Parts: sequence; structure tokens; C-alpha cells
Amino acid sequence: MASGSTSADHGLSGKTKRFHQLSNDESKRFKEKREQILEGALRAFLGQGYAASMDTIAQEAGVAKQTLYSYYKDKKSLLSALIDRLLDRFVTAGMSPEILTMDPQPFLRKIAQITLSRMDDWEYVSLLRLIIAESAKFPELGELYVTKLIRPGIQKLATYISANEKLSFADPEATARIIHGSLIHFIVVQEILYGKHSMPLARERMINALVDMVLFASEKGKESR
Amino acid sequence: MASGSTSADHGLSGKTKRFHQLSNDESKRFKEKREQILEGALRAFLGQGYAASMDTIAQEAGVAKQTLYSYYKDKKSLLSALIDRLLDRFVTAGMSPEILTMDPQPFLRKIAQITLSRMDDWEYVSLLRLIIAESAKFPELGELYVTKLIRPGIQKLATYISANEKLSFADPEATARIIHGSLIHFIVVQEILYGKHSMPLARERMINALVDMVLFASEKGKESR
DNA sequence: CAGGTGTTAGACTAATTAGTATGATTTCTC
DNA sequence: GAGAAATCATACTAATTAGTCTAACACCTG
Repeated sequence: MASGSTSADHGLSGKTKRFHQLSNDESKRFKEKREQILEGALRAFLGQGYAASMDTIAQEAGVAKQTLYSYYKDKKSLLSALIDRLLDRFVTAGMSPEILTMDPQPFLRKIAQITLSRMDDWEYVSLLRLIIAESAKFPELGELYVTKLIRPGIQKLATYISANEKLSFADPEATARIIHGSLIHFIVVQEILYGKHSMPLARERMINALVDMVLFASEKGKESR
Repeated sequence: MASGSTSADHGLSGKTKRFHQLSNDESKRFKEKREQILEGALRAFLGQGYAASMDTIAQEAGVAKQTLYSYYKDKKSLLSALIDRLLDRFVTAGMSPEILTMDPQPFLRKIAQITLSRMDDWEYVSLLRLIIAESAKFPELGELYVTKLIRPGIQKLATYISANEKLSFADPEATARIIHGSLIHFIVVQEILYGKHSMPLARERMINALVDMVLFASEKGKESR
């Protein structure tokens, strides 16, 4: 397979309507149009959810509606493809290897800062909302998000915690979940549920409280074996 | 105002179509029908989201569609009323006063257990999803959830933390948010995003890790003044 | 039981929308 | 520049849906 996507074919998999292409599967023109479509789908879906109409998407992409259907078999396939692509984008923007060599204090700070910085990213916030919203109708979306973003993130964090001899926790995985969950939930409440208006709280306070809590707990955990 | 709802009138507020009612505003018959409607709306909205059709809701409630519109001015008002009612239900099921007198260790355990027990409550999980899903279209829903459920919960937790001399945290409010957020996010990932399949984790491990973390951190915090 | 109110079933409107069909136009390839 | 493929604009379909209307029916009160 060409791009980063691990699995899942969206739409016209087997019997493509496009036949006369060069031996290398993806002509430049093809890739550009597909990009254009996904860009339009991004604006439409992230802005209006799955309720965005195919006409809107086509207009947003600057493309005829018919073209959408020659690239993706139906609306659902288009959504899947978009989410797949967006998740890939956020995966690669995840923990870089050099962070993993840091000491716990700066490491935790950095992780928390990076995570909360996504509050400013309209695409991330909208994607999160979209996935939660549509996971009832399309459970695959939830699964995709969990296996592509959350699980690897928790995994890396848990590995760091158990590998770093300066930290001591009885259950690194659960600890990783607490750290990660408290941050993501903060984003959900502040940005998606508009908590920033009715219960504002500075990011820095969350970061400080979390870092302190983890470090203090670890030190005490060390003492009590 | 009659029932528990704090504010917000849903639908037919000013010029009601119903005039000839007894001097006490709500006849028994009226209340029963309204209850019946909300019960149907509950099943429909929580099952299918806002996409549930008014015909479905009427059928689910065992009531003529016209009746819906004589109790609520439109679909949105019905949804608001339902969510209002559901939130009230969960508010009263919140922290009881006697818990607040417990020692930190059992207190934290209890809080965590109660919070996570909502994973088994289909209504709670569906409500959470619905609110997050529709908060883009109807920001009031998000605000309602935040101000009715989250803010008071955080408030009580933070008050306990700062009032209990056995606990020591520099920022009780942020600490309360970490505790609460990590638990709710666990519910979101496991239940709404189907993480229970692809990254299962026993509730007990979350509870233990969280309680340990908080207690250890507090002790260390006490030492370092 | 008479009069009035609430409720019902069903038809109806007006709008929206996923997906298809078609024929003209553009763009690429040779 | 000819031929072929991709893309376009547009119209069409079949289905769904919020909200309204009407006329029959049920139920309570006096």
C-alpha cells in the first residue's frame, strides 16, 4: 500500500471505475484531486459533522459532486478516509523519541504541554467531537481513534514510566491512563463543552498540578517500596 | 416554578395553547402525559441521537405526533427538556453529605467507585455521548452539563480536598479536575469509543492507581510544606 | 348526558438529501 | 491536433423529515 494508512479501504476498492492509469498506481492528477476532495470534506465534516451534505462537501472542495462519487463509493467511505488521514497526521505529531530520554519532571511537563496545546487546534478539537459524536452510528471510528492514537500513546507513556528508574508506580499502565485522561478530559470540557466560559481554569494550573502529583506520588511510592 | 429545573423554559412558554387548566398549574393528567412523552424521547434520543425522528419519538412514547407539539414547541425544545430532566436525575444521585465526612482513603475510593459505576448505566453513557455530539449544534447543552453536573462536582471535591487537614495540595481545584477527568475519560474511552474491546483495563486498577496516586502525592506534599 | 378539552390517526407540505444519469467541456497523452 | 479519459454542471429519483391541518374520538366535569 502506498500511503501511511495501516488498513481499511475506503470505497472503490476492488472494481475501480478508473482503469486506464499508469503502471504506478497513483497519477499526480489523481492524488491532487483526492487531496482537494479530502480538504473540502475536512472543512465540511469538521464544521458540520456527518450532517454535512455531499453537495456542501463538493462545493467546499471546488469539485463536482459526481467526482466525489468517482473517488469514494459513498458518504461513509469519504468520512472514513478523512478520519483515517487526520488520525495519521496526529499520530506522527505524537511523542518524538528524544522526549523519551528526558528526566521525569521535564518529560511530564512537555507531555502535558503538547497534549494541551491541541486545545488551540481547531482540527483536533473538531475531530475529537466528530469521532465521539459518530461513534454510535459508526463504531469503527471510535475503534480507529482508540487503536491509532490512544493506545499507542498510553503504551509509550506506560513504557517510559516503568523503564525510568526515577519513577515508581505499582501500575504504570493505569497511571498512564490517569495522566492522559485528565488532560484530554480537560480539553473536552473546556473546548467541546464550552467549559472555558463557565468554569475557566488556566492550562498552566492543570499542568503544574498534574506534574506535581505524579512526581510526589512516585517519590512516596519509592519510600514505601 | 414547580419541579427541580433551575431555569430554561422549553417550548410553549408564554402563549400556551393550553388555557382551561385548574388554578394549580399542572393537572395530574398533564403531568402523566408529559412523563410519557419524555420517556419516549429518552429512548429515541439516547438511542439514535438528535437524528431520531419526531415520528419515532411519538411512536416510542405511544402518543400521537400532534401531542408532542402541544407539549413542546419543537424538536429542540423537547431535547432540551429531556436533557434538563436527565441531568437533574444525575445531580441528585451525586455526592451524598455523609461521604464528605469520610477519611481521604475511603472517600477517594468511594468517589471513584461511584463515578465508574456509571459505566454500567446505559442512560448515563448515552447522555454523555449525546451532549458531546450535539454541543456543536446546541452549545446550551454543553453549558448545561458543565454547570449542572461538572462544576458542582468539582466544587465539592475541591472543597473536601482543601478542608481536610489530612490532605495537602497546592491547587485543590486543579487536583479535583485531575481526579474527576481521569475517571470520566476512562468511561468515554471504554464505553463510548469501545475501548473496552481494544484496550481493556479493569476498573479496579484505575481506582487503585488513582487513590494511591492522590494519597501518596498528598503525603509527599505535606513533607515539602 | 351535554359540552368542551385533550388526544388520535392520518394526510399533507415544503424542504432537504444521498446517490444516479446525462451530455457538454476540459485535460492529458500520443 | 485527435482520441480518450476525467471532470463539470445540472437535472432527476426516491426517500426522509419537521411541522401543520383536519376531522373523528375519548374522557372528564357539571
